[in-house]
Amino acid sequence: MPEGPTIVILKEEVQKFSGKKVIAATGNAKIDIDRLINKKIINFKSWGKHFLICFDGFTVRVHFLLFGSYLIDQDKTAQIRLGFTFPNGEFNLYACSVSVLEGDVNDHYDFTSDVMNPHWDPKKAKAKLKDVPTKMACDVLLEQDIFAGVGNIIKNEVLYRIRLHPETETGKIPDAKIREMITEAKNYSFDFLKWKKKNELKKHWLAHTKKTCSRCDLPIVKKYTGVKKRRSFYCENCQKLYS
DNA sequence: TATAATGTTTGAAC
DNA sequence: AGTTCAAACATTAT
Repeated sequence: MPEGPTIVILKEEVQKFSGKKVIAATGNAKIDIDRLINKKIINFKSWGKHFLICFDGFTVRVHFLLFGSYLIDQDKTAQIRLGFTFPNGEFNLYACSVSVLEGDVNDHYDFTSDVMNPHWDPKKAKAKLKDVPTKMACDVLLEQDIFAGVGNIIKNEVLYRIRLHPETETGKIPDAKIREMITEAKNYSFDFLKWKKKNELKKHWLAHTKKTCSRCDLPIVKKYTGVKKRRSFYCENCQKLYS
C-alpha cells in the first residue's frame, strides 16, 4: 500500500473531508476514538509514509505498513480499524497502525526530510549521509530520517537510474553521485506519483521485479541486501560498486 | 495453495 | 550497551 507518493494521493482524495465535522467514529484502533466525535478536521497532512489527520490540539497518525488500505464512501467485509462518518460521506481505514500525537503536529515532524514535501531540503540529506559512511546505499535510501517517504520500489528505481550498486558504502560514493542519489530520490518519487495516478506505475519499472536490464540486456540480479535485508533488483554490469 | 510482498516496532538473545 | 534477529501485525496477487 504505502511509499510516500501513495500517501500524497490519499491526502488529495480525502480533501472533501477537510474542515468537516466528524459525526461518528468507529473501529478497533487502540486509541480513544470517542474523542474524535463532533470534532472538526483541520486538515490532512503527510510526512513520508505517515498519513496525518489533524484536529485542534492533536493529530491522528496512520501508518499503513505493508497491508493497510482505505476506502472512501465504501466499506468492505474486513474489520474497520478506524472509520469516520462526515456530513458529506465516510472514510474507512483497515489494517493500519493508528496512534495519537498530542499538541502541534509541527512539533512532531521535520518536514524538510520528506522527499514529497515542498520544504524538502537536499542539503540536510547530504549532511546526514556524511554521518553514516559505512552504511550501504540500499539501506540509507530506506532511512526515513533521511529520505522520508522512500520505500523499496523507489530505492530500486533510484539506484538503477543513477547506476549505483545497492551495496556501495555511502562513504565510498563520489560526491557527484551522492548528489544524484538525493536528486533522484525526489525526482523518482514524483514520477511515481504521476504514474500511480495514471495507474501505470508498474509499466515504468526498469529494475524492480525485472528480469533483464533494459540498458545492456544482461540479467537483473535479485538479492536481499544490506542490514535491512530488503530485496534489491540491480544490474551488476551497469550499476557501479565503488570501493 | 503456499508464498512473498510497496513496512515498522518490539523485545529477546547474543 | 550495542547489535541482530525473530515475531508480530494482516492482505492479496501470483
